[in-house]
Amino acid sequence: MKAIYELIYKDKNSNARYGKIHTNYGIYETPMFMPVGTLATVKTLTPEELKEIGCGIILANTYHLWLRPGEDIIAKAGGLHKFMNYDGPILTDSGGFQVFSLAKLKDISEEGVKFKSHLDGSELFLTPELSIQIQNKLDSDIAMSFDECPPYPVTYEYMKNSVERTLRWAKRGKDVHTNEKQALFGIVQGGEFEDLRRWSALETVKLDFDGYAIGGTSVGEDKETMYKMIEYSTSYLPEDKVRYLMGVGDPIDIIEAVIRGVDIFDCVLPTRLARHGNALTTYGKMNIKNAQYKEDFKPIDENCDCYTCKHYTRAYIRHLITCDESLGGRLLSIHNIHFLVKLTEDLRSAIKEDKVIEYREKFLKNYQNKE
RNA sequence: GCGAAUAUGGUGAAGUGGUUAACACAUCGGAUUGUGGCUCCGACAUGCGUGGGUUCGACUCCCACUAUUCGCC
Repeated sequence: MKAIYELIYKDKNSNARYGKIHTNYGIYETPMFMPVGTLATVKTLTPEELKEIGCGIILANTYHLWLRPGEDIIAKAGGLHKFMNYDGPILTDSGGFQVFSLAKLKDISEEGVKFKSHLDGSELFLTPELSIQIQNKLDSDIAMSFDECPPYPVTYEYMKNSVERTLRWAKRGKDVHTNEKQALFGIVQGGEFEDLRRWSALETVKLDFDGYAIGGTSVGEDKETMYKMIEYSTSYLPEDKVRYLMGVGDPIDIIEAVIRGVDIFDCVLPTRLARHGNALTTYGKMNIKNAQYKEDFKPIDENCDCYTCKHYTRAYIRHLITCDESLGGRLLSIHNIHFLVKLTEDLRSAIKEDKVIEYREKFLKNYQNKE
């Protein structure tokens, strides 16, 4: 079964939507946050822990798994789900972002992207077709089109060419996509340019994908610009398809995007922050390494009922992080992912009561009023 | 008791007769948004064991003292 979106309710005071996404592994409510598990693991956490936190879809990455261990090994293992023992839905990113963000770019051509592996420097060539074929082998539930994610800022001319090429790549990918059980999403680009966003959205929709993603945000632009990019994109996307904002996970950004009609998110932020000793809390971001928590025996967030907050103190987690003990990052990852999962849960409730705008005000008031 | 060596920030240590005394770790802050990275960026000795002396000027040279370490009675 492909991932099918079901719009259930629209907030009366904004563009926020409550819906459900039907997948091979069950039905999940949106808005939803998807944690990132690039290398077929949400860093430090087991599938059981993810389930307990309340996660639905998780991400894995085509570029990384292509290089290691290789898609054939994963296919031999019986697909990504079996390989990593996750019996929930998995979305694979196309590798487009990695090619532009971490590999040493050599050449972007119509055919694809030539670049150097970040592992050993060897020269590789990734094309829209290859990305889709790898994702087919990985057997994820949702595959992403191979796109270009340009930096910010680039000229209008550059962006126009890039968006047009990304559209041609999307079509090529779709043409070789044969996995009937795997959904395929298209990606809207266009930077901060309204007409390019519109064009990108409308043209991508014409290709008829199972869902639509908004890419190219959070690449260095300011918040207002980013929110506009989101608005420009969602306003031209069909209501009966899911909208996925790629790579965004700051709590405030999630709320602002939901208000602009976005349904699902993914982000490394909760797990990366965790490994660096930061916690997301209802009263803002907390750097647990700060000396003020040395003798603080309260939970990370007193309003939180996650496993970490139920059993551990700030002082203990600070000690673990300070000593570079991996349990510290694990406990904070559990908390941070739970925080975003709970945030989307609260947003769903608010939407159903037409109270998303009020929810935002209330959230901001607490979040910016650090303890 | 005698002889020798060494004394630089929380730690380990560079260093020069003359503007701001390296660097590392620790500490204290900050960053982090489709995850190579246990990552990145800042701050951090008004003083170089103590007291004298030489010199225009000493942390760097000289003397005494103190401490530590090693060796010998």
